[in-house]
Amino acid sequence: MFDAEKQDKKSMLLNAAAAVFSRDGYYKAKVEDIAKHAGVGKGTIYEYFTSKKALFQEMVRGSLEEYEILIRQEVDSVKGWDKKLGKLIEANIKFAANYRDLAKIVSSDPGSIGEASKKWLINERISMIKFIEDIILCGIEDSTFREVDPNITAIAFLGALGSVVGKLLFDDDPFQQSEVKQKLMDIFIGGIGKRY
Amino acid sequence: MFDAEKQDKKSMLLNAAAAVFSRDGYYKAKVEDIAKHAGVGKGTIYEYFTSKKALFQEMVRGSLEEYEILIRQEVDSVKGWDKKLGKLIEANIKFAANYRDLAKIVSSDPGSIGEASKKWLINERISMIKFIEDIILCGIEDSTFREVDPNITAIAFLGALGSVVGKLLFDDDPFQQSEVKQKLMDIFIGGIGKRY
Amino acid sequence: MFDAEKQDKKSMLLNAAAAVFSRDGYYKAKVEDIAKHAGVGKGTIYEYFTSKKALFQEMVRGSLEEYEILIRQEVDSVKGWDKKLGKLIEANIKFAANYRDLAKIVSSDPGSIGEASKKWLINERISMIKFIEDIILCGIEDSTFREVDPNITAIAFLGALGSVVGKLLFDDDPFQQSEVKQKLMDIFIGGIGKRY
Amino acid sequence: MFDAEKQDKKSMLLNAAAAVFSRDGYYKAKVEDIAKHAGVGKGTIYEYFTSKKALFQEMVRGSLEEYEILIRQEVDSVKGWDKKLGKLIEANIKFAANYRDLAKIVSSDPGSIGEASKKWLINERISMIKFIEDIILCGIEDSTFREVDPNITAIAFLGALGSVVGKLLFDDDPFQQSEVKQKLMDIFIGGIGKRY
DNA sequence: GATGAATGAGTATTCATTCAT
DNA sequence: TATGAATGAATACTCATTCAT
Repeated sequence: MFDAEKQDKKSMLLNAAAAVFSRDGYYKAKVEDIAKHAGVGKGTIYEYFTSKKALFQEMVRGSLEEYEILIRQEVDSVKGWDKKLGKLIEANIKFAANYRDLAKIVSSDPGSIGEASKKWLINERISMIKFIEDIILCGIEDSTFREVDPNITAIAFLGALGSVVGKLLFDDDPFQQSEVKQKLMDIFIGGIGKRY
Repeated sequence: MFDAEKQDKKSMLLNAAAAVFSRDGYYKAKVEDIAKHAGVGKGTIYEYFTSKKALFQEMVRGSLEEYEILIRQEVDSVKGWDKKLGKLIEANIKFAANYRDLAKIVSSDPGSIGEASKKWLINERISMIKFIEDIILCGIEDSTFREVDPNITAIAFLGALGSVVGKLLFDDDPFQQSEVKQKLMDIFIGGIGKRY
Repeated sequence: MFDAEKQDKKSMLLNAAAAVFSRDGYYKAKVEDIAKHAGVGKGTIYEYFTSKKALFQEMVRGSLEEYEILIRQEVDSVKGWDKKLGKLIEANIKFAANYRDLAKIVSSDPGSIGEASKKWLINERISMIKFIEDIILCGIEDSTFREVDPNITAIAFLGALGSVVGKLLFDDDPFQQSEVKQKLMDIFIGGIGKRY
Repeated sequence: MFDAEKQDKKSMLLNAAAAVFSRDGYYKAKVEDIAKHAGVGKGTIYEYFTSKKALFQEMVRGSLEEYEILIRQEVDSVKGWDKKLGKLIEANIKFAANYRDLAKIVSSDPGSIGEASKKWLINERISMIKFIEDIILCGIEDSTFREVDPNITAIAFLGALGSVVGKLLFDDDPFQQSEVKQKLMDIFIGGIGKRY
């Protein structure tokens, strides 16, 4: 078996795992179900992953890394710090559907998944916060943004973004998507306070 | 046994459940541990709750309702729509520590806890969003706020608030708390965009 | 449940374990079979023993200790070093039937049972060898025996005894038993060499 | 492939099997490990043996037969019935080290290996007992030995021999070996009883 | 012939729940 | 009412064996 084939099979198993884990959650998901979903025998899973936990972690990490890379690419493709924030919203909306499984899983009981994985997840979030912080910082420097606290702003922005994207996923109405982006940008850039 | 005594014991069991569930997560938590924590026998749990799941759900609902009531009380105690938003942040920070266990649990894999509970959780969130929406709506009406989309704003606000409160819980630095409230208000009210 | 009852139940489980382990060997024996044999549910085993291995070890150790104590008591009940050796043979024959299960098990693949248990088994044997060695040593001192090497003699005696008792167990002919004792004593005391 | 080559490969596999089985015991030994040890693929084992059990049995039988043949050759090479017994001890000590693996395995839980193999093992032992019995019988006839029971004596001798050789293997002190032979002969020929 | 990827039967162990006391 | 001993359904994981290449 060529390395390429091996990777393909591994990918396939990871996809099946994503489907079942997101449907059933980590604890209710059965290894045998994942195997069936992938059209292979139970034992085959263990040829590629050492344990259910390892399979889960590899799946989460892989998907999340991929997601982050896509987001960063999109954001890097535009100039202007406010445009970048807009792109961040847009890209999150764009990819969210593909990764809705992941979203459900990431919010799964992290304490039960293992310390290492939990720490990795926290670091991943910190890295995304840093990424947003940098955009805000640069925006402040060239006077695109006011002198807000970059860290708090980044955290608030990420939280708001997640919350809003969750709503879109829930409503499943593609029509609203560009509208929502505009509204969220409006709120964040302009603030909700009335000015005279 | 009088009804009052019965309620007391039930309360006690719910408290023990909260402690153990939040420490171990739903799946890792053992009914026997909860019983020990409460200083009763394993069988006693089943005199007051029909199952582990029922115990869990009753605990989550009770705590969350309590939390919401506290928050609403605090918010209702001030006048001015912007002040209310400020109070909302403040109250969330204030109570978050007591309910940090709850936060961990609510973010636990909801799909695995039962459909009914999941729906209830979603409704609870919707009700909180409505509450915030109303504040914003009223603020728009009396020109405290600009004409932003109340729904999106409420969702974004709640997401940002949760994210920031999570950070405070994580950092565990009580010193920052009032400062954070100011900064978050500043961002939301004033926006991050530079005005000339 | 009183401690006495608990001990009774534990004993019962150990007996069931002895029966099944000796019939099937450590690896082929199934915990569920042991439970059925004892007339209890599978889970009950785990209320009294932490694992299959622990159950096995406790059973072997308990039985072997008991066996050794019985043997030593019998041997101590007679005077005269040669009489003691005779009694040792007699007692081994006498108790062997009750512990034939144990015999089968003790000869089971010790390496697979765990290091701790293996060492304990070796020490148990060493202690029995010492016991025989002492008898021989005392016999030499008071001129009951010739000046043979006590250690080698003890080891040889124990080996011969085990081998012969095994044969008796196999043949299952109670008639031969006292005869065999006499013959074995004759061989050991008198030697097989012709004297003129 | 010529028959000779086939036999060579089979031999090689049997050697690898002996190494792994004796290191890990029958149950813990993995077919794949044996294959790796032999430098072949897992499937190749099944070209030469029908199952793990068959491989095991063939290995045990082959080794044991070889061992017996060597022992008998050595014993046949000397004259005098007492000398033959001495040679028997000597030869057992001499070959024991090479077959220490085998010793460990033969003492493995025979009940778990299959009825056929168990019977064969018992027969093998009986045949060795017969061999010793004959020596003793002949020795009695020409007045080398006293009129002891040949069967009991043979069984006791074999047991004692095994026990003592086991000790030598354990101590691993080649220096004692000839000494031990002398002592064992002394005990058996002269007996341990003091004569006046 | 030789291989090793794929397989799934087989099993120790956990823990929510019951029920006799 | 309160208890905790007893239970057995449920599940991750192993490894001998097969068979397409």
